[in-house]
Amino acid sequence: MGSKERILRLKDETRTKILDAALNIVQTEGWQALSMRKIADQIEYTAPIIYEYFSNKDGILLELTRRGYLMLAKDIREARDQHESPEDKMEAMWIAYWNFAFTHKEFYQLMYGVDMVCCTVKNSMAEAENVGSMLGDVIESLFEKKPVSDDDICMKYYTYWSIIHGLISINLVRPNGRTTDELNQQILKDAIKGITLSINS
Amino acid sequence: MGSKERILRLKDETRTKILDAALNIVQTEGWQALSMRKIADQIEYTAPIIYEYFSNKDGILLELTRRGYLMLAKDIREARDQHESPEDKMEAMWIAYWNFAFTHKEFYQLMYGVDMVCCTVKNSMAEAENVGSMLGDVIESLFEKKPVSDDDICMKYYTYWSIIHGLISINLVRPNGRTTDELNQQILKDAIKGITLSINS
DNA sequence: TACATTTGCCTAACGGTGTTAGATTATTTA
DNA sequence: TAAATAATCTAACACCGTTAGGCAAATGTA
Repeated sequence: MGSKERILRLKDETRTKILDAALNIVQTEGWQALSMRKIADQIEYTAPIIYEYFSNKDGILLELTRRGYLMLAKDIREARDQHESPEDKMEAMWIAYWNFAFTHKEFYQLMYGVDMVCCTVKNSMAEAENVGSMLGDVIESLFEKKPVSDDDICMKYYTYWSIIHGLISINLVRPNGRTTDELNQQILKDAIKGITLSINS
Repeated sequence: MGSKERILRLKDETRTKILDAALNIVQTEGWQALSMRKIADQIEYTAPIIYEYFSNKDGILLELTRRGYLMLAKDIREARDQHESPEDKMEAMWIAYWNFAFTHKEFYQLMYGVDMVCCTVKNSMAEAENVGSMLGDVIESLFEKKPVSDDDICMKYYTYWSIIHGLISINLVRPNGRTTDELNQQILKDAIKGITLSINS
């Protein structure tokens, strides 16, 4: 009875097709245009079929969020592993974060609620903790004094995160601002260096 | 023919009632729950009536955005005028900005696209420029070297804005994070002081 | 092979949304 | 009082997320 597996594989394929279709619609028409019927059209089914693969629309968004965090974690991990000193790691990781936000704009919007409909319970997700712990680890290694308290790490983490998330949000929501890419990069790097320097001052 | 004016006044009143109703719904049920029919219910009319006061739903959001910027500008102006030195002004203004975001959470969400449906063309609005120019002026006065280039101001402006907007966004989207108010304030003030110090370093 | 059961997929519908057209009622003007 | 204008409503359109029920094909069983 190998047909069982083949059928399961087919089911998994259409599940993936649903996610791909959703992503495709979002990338071409934006989050507002995403509808169950459009997804169904694209995979050549009718809308109710989707509910056999996801409990509802939020289920689809949740899965896409999960995948987004996995991609982001991969990018940040690779950036980390290409440098030696904590300072270089830190800068590379945040730049990877920054790049992710713009090369996967839709994911970032979904993951961080920038100009997006809230898909409710997206806080306290395991995949998000992963990114956080990696960044937290390197932040800890930036401190010269030991031991480093959780509050110290948390504070610096939020400081980094805030300025970068802020910059990204501003640029995502207002792409017509008069900030060039060069200027943004300059602000970003200066801010990172500044925070990094401030850690042991 | 004083009735003309009375009628105009009545029209203006219902226009305000529409905005108040919209705000009331948003404050109690969130942006997702805002609908034309609910607004109409609250002002004891039917939905099509609203289209004689606003071209569409986005028109309502746009007007609320405008009013939000006016309120924010007022808060920031008052904070500025209660201090003497540029450093104190800067901190007070950004703290006013911060406070506005949380005491008028719905406005901030609308104005800065945090966890919100996009109401499209909300960039390049006159009222937004107002806030920007005020902050820019004080930033310019922080520089010891003269003259200060527009790029210098723009960069520092974005640096300030980013970290604060980022912090706010994080806290708005993830209110269940383990950051206390004290910690947020600490991060905020430290970041402001840091950026301010970095201007003449 | 014949029947019963499960599966896959669809149509139709419910209640909601923003928005528009047309009819109806009330008010003002001549 | 009659005509004209303004104010407001009802009904409808096309969309949305979601659910219920039915049809037809595939599968399991005798």
